[in-house]
Amino acid sequence: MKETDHTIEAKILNAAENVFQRKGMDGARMQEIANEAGINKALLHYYFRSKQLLFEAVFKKAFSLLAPQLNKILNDDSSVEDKIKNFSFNYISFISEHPYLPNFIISELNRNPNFFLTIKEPHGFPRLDKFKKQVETDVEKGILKPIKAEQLFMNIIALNVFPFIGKPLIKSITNVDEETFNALLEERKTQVATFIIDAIKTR
Amino acid sequence: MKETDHTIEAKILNAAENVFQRKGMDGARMQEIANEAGINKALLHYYFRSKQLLFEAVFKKAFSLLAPQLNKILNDDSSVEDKIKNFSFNYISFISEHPYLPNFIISELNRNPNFFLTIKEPHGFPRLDKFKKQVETDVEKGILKPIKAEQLFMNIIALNVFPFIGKPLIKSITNVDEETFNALLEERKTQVATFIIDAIKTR
DNA sequence: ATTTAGTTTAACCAAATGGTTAACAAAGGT
DNA sequence: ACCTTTGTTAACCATTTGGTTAAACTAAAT
Repeated sequence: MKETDHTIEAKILNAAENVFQRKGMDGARMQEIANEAGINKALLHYYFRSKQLLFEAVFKKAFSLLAPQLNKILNDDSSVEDKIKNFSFNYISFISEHPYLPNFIISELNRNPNFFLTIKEPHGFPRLDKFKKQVETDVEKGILKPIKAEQLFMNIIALNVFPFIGKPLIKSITNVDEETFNALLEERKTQVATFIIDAIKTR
Repeated sequence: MKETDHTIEAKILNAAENVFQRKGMDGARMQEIANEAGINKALLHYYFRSKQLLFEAVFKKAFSLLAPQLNKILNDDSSVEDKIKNFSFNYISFISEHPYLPNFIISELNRNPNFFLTIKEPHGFPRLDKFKKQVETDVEKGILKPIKAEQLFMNIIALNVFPFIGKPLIKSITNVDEETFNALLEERKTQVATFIIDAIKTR
């Protein structure tokens, strides 16, 4: 993991990232973040006024890592089939490097759904429009079986994201160890796309 | 919602359920639970010794609602195809009545993966064995395309559970309102099964 | 009627927590 | 050199929080 910067602000942000993503907003302690950053607790408040603001900074940074991944599938120029293949492969690789990310985003979003409105404005927030038209066209052409873009999108995200979020549950039920589970994830990099395409393509 | 019982203990458990499932272990406050149960805070500790124990009671109760749903798909005698159809339909109906349940279980499991070991012992904890053999047999027979039972299981759970957990995210990106989102969920009761079956069945 | 056991409450407590303050150090401009 | 701004810290503070206590109430048993 290459630390982006060694300014104090970056050290704080990194430490906060770790703590918040492991413990969530409510479980995180400012003191723990300070310790992990190797600084005084008052300095946290000097750089980021409050826990809430520090949390928002972390959340926005996290989401700004995820957003481009989503945009890739939505606003690309490639075919639906290629999008599914690329997204599944890249996403699973990407998240394997940031395993806390999906659970963090989704948990905190459930804790406070309204908070999302704050973020929707600035950078390239993912929008479905283009993907939607593409799917509708392909369905009309008879390339794809009839399916709403929203449903297909939900399915793609679900199949790729859920294994990371549901990992403890799945590991328990399927009774596999860490190593085997990771092997399953590796396998999914290609299998998920095949699964989806088999489900939607006419022949 | 028919309250199961009006004994104090049940009132506490109900209140704790609401608060814990809304705010999580860390975000929940004993005082809030007491208020919601309409009793004194000390009484919480009289019935359940600590916050931790009260939480565990709530978690176990919640999981004991989910477990039979999972067992249905795992230990049933019906065909793989029927299992997928029944599970998808029933699960989405069931969760629509308990919308906080999946997020609660999964979030808390991620917060403390070890905790699950406590629960694994007692009642019918879901096991994959039977379903696994069934899938392997069907693959050998050529009824199903080659797929590991673990992967298929993950896919089924992902497609059914994720929309509830990822609701805030999905609603934002697809830009649909509450009503439309619920309509999509309703549609999924049958569409998810079709999607899966199209993906795995040979023809 | 009195004891006894279980139930319920108000008041209390120690620890933890987010946040502040005031003093001090470093750096930069003049 | 001197002063102003910015960065950093230890000590402190008010509030919140999970948990306790001791007393009061209730109802059944003796």
